[in-house]
Amino acid sequence: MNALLEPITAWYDAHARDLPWRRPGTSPWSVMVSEFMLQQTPVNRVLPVHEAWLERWPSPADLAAEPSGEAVRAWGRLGYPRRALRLHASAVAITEQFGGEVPDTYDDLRTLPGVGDYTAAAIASFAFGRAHPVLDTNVRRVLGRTLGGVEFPAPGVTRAERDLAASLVPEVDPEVWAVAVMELGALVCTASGPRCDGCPVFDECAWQRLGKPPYDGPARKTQAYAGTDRMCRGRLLAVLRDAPGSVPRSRLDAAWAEPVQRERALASLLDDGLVVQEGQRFRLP
DNA sequence: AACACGTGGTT
DNA sequence: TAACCAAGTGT
Repeated sequence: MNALLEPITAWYDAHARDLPWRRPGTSPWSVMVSEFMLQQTPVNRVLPVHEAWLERWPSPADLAAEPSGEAVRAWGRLGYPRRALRLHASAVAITEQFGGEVPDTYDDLRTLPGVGDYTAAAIASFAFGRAHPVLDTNVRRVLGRTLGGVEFPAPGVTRAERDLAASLVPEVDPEVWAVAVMELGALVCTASGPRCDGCPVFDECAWQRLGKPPYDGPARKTQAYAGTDRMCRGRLLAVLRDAPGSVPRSRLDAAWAEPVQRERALASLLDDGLVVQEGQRFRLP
């Protein structure tokens, strides 16, 4: 029995954001595209790209018919462009192996590139109403606080945490619970500055009852960016995204001064399939 | 299990 | 300003 279910779903009914991929009649493909884009990228930056993407490629087959480089270009500055490559590869797999329809089971979804545990559960739940624990960073934080009494969950999902999340999934309208608890984490039970005043489960929250003790687990590592290979890759790829065709090596040289790191980054981009070399020129795949 | 992987807004 | 944070996945 889940004491959080009623208050959180009631709160969701009153406060949910109107997002395109949540509207009635939205296609599973629209949900899938949103889930790929939302992997580590905030909603506000996803919104315009998602809209343009669905307009250009209304179905998986539409995307699959184009070179993967077009997906990388359309991905723009959402970050982690390998996701664009994987979304394109998933569209190809859906077209070739699933008759052009986004698979409607967790196990089939899980076979697609770029679809991990969270994304498979999310698509199965949001697009098809299936019952799965949808355990993203928001849900982990909400459950960690309300039921665990800690400000932040430990790095890495434990078996116990997964079992707990599974035990909370209701038989009726499981997808509403999934989206509601996620939304609460996104809007109220936020990582910093949680709005506990407006929380529908204030009285059920263990962390609140304990006086909101600060996180005391293992250090959560922060990611450096300036000067890293990731930044270098981003600069190189931006040159190719903004060029209509291929570019000479000199254009890449101009984008990053340090030659050893530049060559290492370019090699990794080639290795990832994000960049293709033809002769002495470079382009998107 | 730890690490690599983009980008930009907020504090 | 540097750090933190954002609906993770693959190796």
